[in-house]
Amino acid sequence: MCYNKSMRNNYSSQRELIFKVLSSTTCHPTAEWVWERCRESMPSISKATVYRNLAGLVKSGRAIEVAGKFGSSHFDARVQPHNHVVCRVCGAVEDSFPSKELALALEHELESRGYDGYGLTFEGLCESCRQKRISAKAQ
Amino acid sequence: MCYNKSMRNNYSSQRELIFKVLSSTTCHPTAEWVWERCRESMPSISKATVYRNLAGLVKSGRAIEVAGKFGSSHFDARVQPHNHVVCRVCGAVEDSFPSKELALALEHELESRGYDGYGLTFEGLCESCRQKRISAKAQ
DNA sequence: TTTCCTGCAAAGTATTTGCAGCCCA
DNA sequence: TGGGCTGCAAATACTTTGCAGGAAA
Repeated sequence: MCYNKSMRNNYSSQRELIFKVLSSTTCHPTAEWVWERCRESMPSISKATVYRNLAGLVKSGRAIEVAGKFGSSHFDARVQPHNHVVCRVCGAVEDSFPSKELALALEHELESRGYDGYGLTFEGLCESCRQKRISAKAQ
Repeated sequence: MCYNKSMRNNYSSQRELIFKVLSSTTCHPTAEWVWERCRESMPSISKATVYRNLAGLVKSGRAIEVAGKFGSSHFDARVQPHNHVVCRVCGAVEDSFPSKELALALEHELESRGYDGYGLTFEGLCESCRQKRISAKAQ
């Protein structure tokens, strides 16, 4: 999946950059973070443009919005169903890939109830905080 | 479960009211909604107090915060694990009780990964919008 | 040229915080 | 009385919107 000139006629270099930034990270960034990254290569880009385009990407199904409990929205260019862990220590959002059993159960639930989709967010420790805790315990 | 004078020494009538309002509804209200309801019987109560106490209830495990995709947070005084549906039409939040299969799969996932909890929110139609759609189709 | 897009700044929501005073233990 | 809690208002954080101009087809 890519986002470039050839794809559609409402092209803008800003949108291409925003999508590139979003799809080249796995860190589920906030709009603010995407903006900062975009500014590195395009200093004049405005926050409004980032918000507008992220909303557009979500609307058109090219990105998803991850519901976190930390005020601002997080985005993700991987639209395939997968789950998330929100770290209870640092607030980072990471992927969590469900067991076969869980994936199946979720799929059944969608089908049998006629839901359109779901967001499943676990609460726990992210990799980095888990590591820190392990080292702390070792001392 | 109740919330009253005898429970702790930092009692306030505002907090008691807020908890009463929250626990006597199943509609997963926003802070704003709770405030409106509280004002009916205590017109002088301030929004800040409602926000402060809802945050406190969540912190102490007496309520949960439901992540919705509609800007403001929704609260729920039922802390037992259960899931939610956010209506894609009107934004209302409703309960969704999981199938046995799903409940089991979720429990396994928590246990095997060492997570603390989860929030599972489906996207679909709430009861009222589902009904409306059915009547619309019938015509 | 037409249409959609952008940057900027202002406006809009949702929520938090500082402060002086009040209430309960 | 003292600590915690309140109302108020200001401050913050996040996001959206109006507008005039700019870039793509």
